[in-house]
Amino acid sequence: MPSADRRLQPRRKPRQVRAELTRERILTAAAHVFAEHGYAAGTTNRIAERARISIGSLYQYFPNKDAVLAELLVRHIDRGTWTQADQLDLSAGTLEATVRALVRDAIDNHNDDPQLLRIMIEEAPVSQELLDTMVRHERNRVGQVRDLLARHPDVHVQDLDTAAELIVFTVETNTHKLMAYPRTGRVETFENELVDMVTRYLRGGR
Amino acid sequence: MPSADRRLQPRRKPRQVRAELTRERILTAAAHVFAEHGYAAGTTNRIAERARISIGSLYQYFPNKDAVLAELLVRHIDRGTWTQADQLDLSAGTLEATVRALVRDAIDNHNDDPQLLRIMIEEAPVSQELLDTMVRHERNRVGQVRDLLARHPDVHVQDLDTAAELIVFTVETNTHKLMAYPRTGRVETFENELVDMVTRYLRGGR
DNA sequence: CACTATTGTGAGCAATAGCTCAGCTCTTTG
DNA sequence: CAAAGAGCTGAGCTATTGCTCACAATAGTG
Repeated sequence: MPSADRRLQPRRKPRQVRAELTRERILTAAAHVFAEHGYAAGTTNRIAERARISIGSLYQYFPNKDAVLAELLVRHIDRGTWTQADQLDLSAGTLEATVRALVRDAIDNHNDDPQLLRIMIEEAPVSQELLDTMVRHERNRVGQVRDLLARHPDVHVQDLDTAAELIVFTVETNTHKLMAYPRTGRVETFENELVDMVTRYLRGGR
Repeated sequence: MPSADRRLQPRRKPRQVRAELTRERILTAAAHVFAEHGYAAGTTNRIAERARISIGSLYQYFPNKDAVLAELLVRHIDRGTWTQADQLDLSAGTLEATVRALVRDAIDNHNDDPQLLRIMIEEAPVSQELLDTMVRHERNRVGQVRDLLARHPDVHVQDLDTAAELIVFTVETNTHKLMAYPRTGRVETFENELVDMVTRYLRGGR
């Protein structure tokens, strides 16, 4: 088994359209295979088979198996455009709506392929390099949320930085669970309670 | 690679003390090896080597590699005795203390070996059988918490069942993150905010 | 002490998966 | 159109790992 901290860059950059297409075929196939079989059982040969390309082609664009999943993860992260903070209503009395927007955003990010996301989050071997990328990204989000909270008049917490961290992680994780493991109850109920929890927490007071 | 849903029971029950001791040696060694190398790289041969027994002995008590980690996980679950609900103060105005007790409980359960727990939670291949055990256990906890909330006079939420689920998962997950990935800030700060979030949520009102 | 049952041993088998490379096909270019 | 480079192929090499089994050692028993 290969060590996880090897280079994740492809060995050759595609120069023809044909090549770019092959790369996409590989990634699409990989997404399906990983989602269906899991990471360990999602072999490179299976991916190549599904993409209808030879195994050799796969290794022309990805130095190893980890790199394929890493690319998928990075793409997912980059896709999470995140609702612009500017668009949010920050006037007093709208805290709940703001929080709900955040939650909805998280849900949207999980809507594409919950199974694949589950694999990526729970089974992927995370290299140091990839971990750094993810940490950096999370820091960004936390920073955005912190600024958001700082500007909102209704927010009253002890430690703003910690609160931002707590909220981002809690919303993200609960949403993930909600989407990857469909519950018996109604989804809305869960969403409502989650929104309530965050809102009441931020509103503080007593 | 073996399928995860094979029998998890040992093939032979130990009848002599010597055998029971060997079994323990294996589990202790496995805990160290998994914590240090992760699940995939924690090979059975490495475990046997560390336990100073032969690989054959390992397979006399565990039908396959998964079973070893499964046993460790079950033991961890069973160890989480959970503060008796009776001992908690349920009089009005003590909600925060009650919540803090729950959080402290979660922290205690992660104190033994955060690294091993991280492996078990994030890397272990979970068989259907094991999953059932875990689900059953979580249902118990959720039930306990729901009863607790139902009895406390200060609790005001829309849906009690969902609230219990949400809280158990949120506290568990945040604690896990806190312990497995040591933060830069002070731990107490995070604990305080987490307690605040849950408390304010439950207290409701507006 | 002899006999049986239990426990322990470790070389090596079987299976699998990641990955290579020599040579082919297709595209571009002058 | 021909040469050169880019892209593609897939049989099979290499390495690893979970696991078996024939045998040895130890403990229990009358």
